[in-house]
Amino acid sequence: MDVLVTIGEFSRMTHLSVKALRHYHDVGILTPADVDGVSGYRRYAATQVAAAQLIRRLRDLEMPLDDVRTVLAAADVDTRNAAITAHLARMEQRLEQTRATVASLRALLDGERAAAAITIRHIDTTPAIAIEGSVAFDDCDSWLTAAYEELEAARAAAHLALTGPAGALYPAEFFEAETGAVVAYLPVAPATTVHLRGRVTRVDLPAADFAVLVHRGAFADLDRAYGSLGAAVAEQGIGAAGPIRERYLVTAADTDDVTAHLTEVCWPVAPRP
Amino acid sequence: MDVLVTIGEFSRMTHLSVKALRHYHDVGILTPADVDGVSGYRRYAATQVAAAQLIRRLRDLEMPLDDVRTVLAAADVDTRNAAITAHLARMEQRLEQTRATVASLRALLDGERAAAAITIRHIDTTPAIAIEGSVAFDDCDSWLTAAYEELEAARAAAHLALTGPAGALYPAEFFEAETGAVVAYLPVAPATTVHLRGRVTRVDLPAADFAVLVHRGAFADLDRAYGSLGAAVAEQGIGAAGPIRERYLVTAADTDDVTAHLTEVCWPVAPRP
DNA sequence: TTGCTCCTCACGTCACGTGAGGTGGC
DNA sequence: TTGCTCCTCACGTCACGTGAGGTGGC
Repeated sequence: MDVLVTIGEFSRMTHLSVKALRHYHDVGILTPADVDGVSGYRRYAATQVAAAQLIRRLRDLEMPLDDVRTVLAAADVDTRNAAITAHLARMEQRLEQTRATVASLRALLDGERAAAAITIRHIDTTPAIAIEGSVAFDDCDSWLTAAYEELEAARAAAHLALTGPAGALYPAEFFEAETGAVVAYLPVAPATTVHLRGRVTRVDLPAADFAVLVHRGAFADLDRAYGSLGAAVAEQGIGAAGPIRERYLVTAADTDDVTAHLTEVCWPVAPRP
Repeated sequence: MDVLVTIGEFSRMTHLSVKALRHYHDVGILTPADVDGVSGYRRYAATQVAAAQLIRRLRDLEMPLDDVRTVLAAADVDTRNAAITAHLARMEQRLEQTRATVASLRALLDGERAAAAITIRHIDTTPAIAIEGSVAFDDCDSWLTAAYEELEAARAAAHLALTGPAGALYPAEFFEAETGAVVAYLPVAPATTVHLRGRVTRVDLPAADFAVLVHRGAFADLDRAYGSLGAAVAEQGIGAAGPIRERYLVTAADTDDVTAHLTEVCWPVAPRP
C-alpha cells in the first residue's frame, strides 16, 4: 500500500510549489495518485516523488512543459534520454549565443568602430543552386549550416564548379517579422539540366545594384553593418526593393578566429541613371 | 537634418522586428523621432540606430524592459555600465545554477543513490543570534551568504562563542509558496544582554524532535533528502508542525569539493510517547 | 470548536506574436 | 490606380503567481 500525502506535504518533499503542483495536475504532467471525489483534495503517493524530482530539474533547465510530458511518457529509457540530450544540446547552443552576445555588447560599449567603406556595385545575373525555406531569424545559423551541407553534396554529385562564395537572400519580411523565405545558394557555372537531389534547385539570381559593405567579425555584430548600410542608403535616397543578399567570404568553416570572418552585406539600391 | 526612415526600413537596419519596435514605442523605450499626426506613421532617425543596437543586445541577454529603460535613461556612462555589469553578474549566477542543475539531473538519471540513514533526534533549546527575512526560494543562496556574513561580524564584535554549525529555519510556506520567512542563525553560548548591530537579534530556537538526514553533495540535490525524509515521516505517521531546520556542516566556505559538502536536514516529528 | 489546509475560479504577468480590419503613400 | 506599407485594436502565448471567496479535516 502506498503512503499518500497532502499537496502541502508533497510540496515540501519535492520543493515544487503548491501552485505548480496544481498546474501540473491540470495539464496532465503529474496527476495525484488519488483525488477525493467530494472535497477535491489531492493525495500524492510517496512513489511520485521520483517523477516530481525529474520534473523539477527539467523545468529548472527551462524545458517546455510539453517536452516534459513527452519525457515522462517515454516508454523506454532511450527515448527519454534522447529527449533530454536534445534539450541539453539546445541549451548549449543558447549558451554559445549568449557568449557571442556578451562579446558583441562589450564591443558596442567599447565604441569599437567598424569604419568600413560602403561601395556601390552592380552584380550580374548569378547562376546558382539553391535551397529555399521559411526560416525564423533565431534559427538562421543552424538552418544555413544544414542547407550548405546539402548544397555542397548536391554540387559535388552533379560535378558543378563553384564560381564564388556561398550566399543567401533575405527578404524584408525576414527582419520585419523575424521569419521569412530565406534562400541559401552556391554560385555555380551555368550548366545544362542536371539532376539535383532533395530540396536543391537550379536558379538564376537576378542582376541588381547594391550598396555593399564587408563586415569583419562575428555574426552577432552583423546588425552594425546593416545599420551603416541602411543609413547610407536612406541618406542618399537610393533604396530599392528586393531581398538583401549576404555573401560569406570567410566563415567558421575557414577559420576558428571569428575576428577574421568576413561577410559581405549587399543592400539593394536603384541603378544610377 | 536627420534622415528619417519608415519602421520597416528601421527594422531591417536594426534587426528588431516591427512588432517589437511598436512595442518599444508603446512602453517608452524607443520613441520614434517623429510620428505623423494624421496617419500615425512612425519615422525613425538614423541616429536612433545606436540605441536600437544596445536594446537588441540587452534583450538578447534577457534584460527586462524596465531595466533596459533604466540603462537608456542613464545620465552618465558609469550609471549605465553599472546597470549592465549588474545584469551580467546575475547572468553568471544563473549560468552557475544551470551547471549545478545539469549535474543534478545527470546524477538523478544515473540512479545515484544517497542511501543515507534517517535518525530520530531530540534537539534542545538552542541559544543563537539570527537574522529573519522574507526570502524567495530562488534567492535563498545569496540571501544566506549575506546573512551569515552579517551574523559572523556581529558574533565576533560581541565576543560570543560559536556552539555548533550555522543553520536556518524554513517554514512550510517557503516551499509551498516559494517565499517565506527564513531565519538564518548561528548557535552561540547563552549570554547576558549584548549589543547587536543591524538585522541581528538574539533568539532561542525552541526544543523539538526531528527526523534527521545528512545530505552529502550540492544544494541542487537537497530535494532528494527532503523526499526521503518526507516519505519516511509520512510512512510512520509521525509528522509534526513547525519549520524545517537545516544545519550546514560542511559548505563551500570549507571546501571547493561539492561532493564533500554536508547538510543536515531536520524534519519536525512528534516526540515518541 | 477553531484555525489551518485545501479547493476553485478569475485575472495578472512579461514581451511581444497573431491575426483582423482598415487607411495612407508612391 | 493598384498594391504595398503602415496603422490600431483585441486577443493569444507560456507557466505559473496572486488574490478572492469558500469548504473540509483534525
